[in-house]
Amino acid sequence: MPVREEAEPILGLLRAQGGRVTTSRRAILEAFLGMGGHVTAEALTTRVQSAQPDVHESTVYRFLDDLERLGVVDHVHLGHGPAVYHLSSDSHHHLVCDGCGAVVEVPEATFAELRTRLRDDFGFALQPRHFAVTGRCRRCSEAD
Amino acid sequence: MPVREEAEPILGLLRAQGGRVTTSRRAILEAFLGMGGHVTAEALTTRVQSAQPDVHESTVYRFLDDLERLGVVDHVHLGHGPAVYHLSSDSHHHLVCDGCGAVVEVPEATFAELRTRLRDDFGFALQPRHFAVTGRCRRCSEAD
DNA sequence: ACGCTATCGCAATCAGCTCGCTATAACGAC
DNA sequence: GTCGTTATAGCGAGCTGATTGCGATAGCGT
Repeated sequence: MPVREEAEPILGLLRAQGGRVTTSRRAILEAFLGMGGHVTAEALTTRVQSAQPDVHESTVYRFLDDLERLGVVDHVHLGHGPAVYHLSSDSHHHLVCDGCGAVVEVPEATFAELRTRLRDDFGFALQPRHFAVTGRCRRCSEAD
Repeated sequence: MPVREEAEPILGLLRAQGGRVTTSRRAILEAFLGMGGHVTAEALTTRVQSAQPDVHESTVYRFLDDLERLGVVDHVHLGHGPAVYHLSSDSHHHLVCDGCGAVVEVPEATFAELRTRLRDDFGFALQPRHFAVTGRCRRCSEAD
């Protein structure tokens, strides 16, 4: 199981910062790695609880927060509704359809021209990672 | 007072759709027009209540919703925290600094190249009006 | 094996918003 | 005018998503 291999260096990093590796944290991290991609805190909690029933939601939020501070994960707001978490090594931008909620992942390079323009014209350093960019997907814009 | 003049055609539009012009609605609309720019529902409620103390928050939300359906206002999420409402005739995009929360308004044309690229490459019709685009303002990116 | 303290589970609380209910009041018809 | 219909108001409860304060527990360095 490659999940286990991914988990250990992260737990090592945590320990190196003076953090403690608990059974709850191990369970949360392994569940997270096992789910892959974009995960809500609620979905992760449910999954963890199927193995460890009394790991509490707040523990999941707090640990995800810690992982974010360690630079291991990022969370993104895809519009209304809960934030999703993903490995920060898997970096990309998100387009979200506000018709159907579909998520399109696009490479950072797509935003290069806009980034230059915003920097030059407004002194603004574009960083659309924490909030998705919204619009309409192909299907929904055809339906309009 | 130019506010009154702006309010009447909107109330006329409302009436034309079978809506009723009540004293609460009049008060909300006039307060909104009197505040100008980006207004949160909470700030608007407080302002309305200084004149009409028992206009309820939920009435403000419902009426803002109606005005949005009539095409008079739009609401935008500038990041975390409450949404802000503005006249839809005053259309522009929003850049928000996630360091200090500063809001920069930019003309739609700024996004023209990105819009074309997203349409051509991903079939995605960019519409970054309902959620702001995030990044770091000049001051915060210099501080980094 | 001990002790310091980070972390846990838990419930309460938060913000921002939405909804269901009943009394009221707008507006069209007469 | 005034009357009847029905849209709307005020009120409180309820919703989702997330955060916090607390004492009890359990990691882990010594």
